Amino acid sequence: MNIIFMGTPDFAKESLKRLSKTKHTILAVVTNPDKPKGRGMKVISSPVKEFAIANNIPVYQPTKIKNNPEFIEQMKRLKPDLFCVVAYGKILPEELLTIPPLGAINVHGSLLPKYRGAAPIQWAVLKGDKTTGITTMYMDVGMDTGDMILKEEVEIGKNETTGELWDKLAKLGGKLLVETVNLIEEGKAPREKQGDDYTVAPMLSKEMAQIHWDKQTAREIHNLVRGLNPIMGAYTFFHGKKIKFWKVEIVEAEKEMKAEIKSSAPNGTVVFSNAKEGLWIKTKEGMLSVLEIQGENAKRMSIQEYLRGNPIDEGERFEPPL
RNA sequence: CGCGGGGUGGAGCAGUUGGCAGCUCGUUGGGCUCAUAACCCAAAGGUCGUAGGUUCGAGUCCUACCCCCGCAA
Repeated sequence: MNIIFMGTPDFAKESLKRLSKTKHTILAVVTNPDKPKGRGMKVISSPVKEFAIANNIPVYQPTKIKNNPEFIEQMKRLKPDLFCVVAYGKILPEELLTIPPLGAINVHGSLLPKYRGAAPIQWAVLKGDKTTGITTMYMDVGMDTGDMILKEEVEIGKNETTGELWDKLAKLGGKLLVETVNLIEEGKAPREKQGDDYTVAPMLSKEMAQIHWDKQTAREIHNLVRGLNPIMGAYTFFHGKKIKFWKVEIVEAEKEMKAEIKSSAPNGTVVFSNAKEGLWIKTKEGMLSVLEIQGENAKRMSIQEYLRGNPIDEGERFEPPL
């Protein structure tokens, strides 16, 4: 089949890579425009574009796809049988969805109808879910509301981070996409409606990355930290400076005895701190041991390294949001 | 010209108004111990990013350059 692939980040690259190894032909790749980014505002191409160029696939990078007759015309001229869309970053208007006779399909990083939207993987970890998965679907004009084709479930490890799950799902997504495309070609693809029982996974805001010592439990903070790793990191304030936690661990109940908890101490108080055994912090419920930390304008480092140069005393306190 | 931080023994940091280069950890040797990543004693290890300037004297002040990092996307 002749396919046009649309996608942008490394998550999409896995699917493109997988698809490019099949008998199907990738007529072109559509990806977001190069943007100046990073330190010094260097112009960077998307991972999908890099892959396409390395494999001699024509690349299109429209700034907008809605009300863009020129782009629509280009797509029509390619005469695709099918669109494969994976984390493209733009919503396809109907005029585009109707171009390929077989329609447009999408790879989504959750078990729909759970977690429709931009950040399904992150939310699965943030919520502390034990499983999630990949769903392929026929696209319609809504946000991840199309009829489902294939699904596969994966487990989320207890300490798994979004980054780790991301990689896992990217690979699985590629596999399911190929299976889906093959089924469609054979005319055997199932089509199942999504129920009304859906949830949404909106884009992550900077605000939610802050730790609320006053009202979050050790488990909730642990989910927050791994859910935001490596995207933005959960942060808190210490002596007025922003500090990010990249890896934390819930202290087992038996070990809690070791640090005599003063019940009167407010949540966020350091109950235990030394460069060998780490940093323990009291939360609303349970204690948290910090394993990887990042100070302002510094790089990530282990708690041991950090404490050597930036001593923290027991009894000091991480500040809750104002 | 997006904003900001920084280059000091192997690691993480301090270094005050310019005046002998320090701390914690690690490393090496020795001791203690049933034992240990614990404890005690000792030692090694630095052209303070590079080049130039000011000065009796520069890690510290000035200039240029190199490199690294954080935010933001």
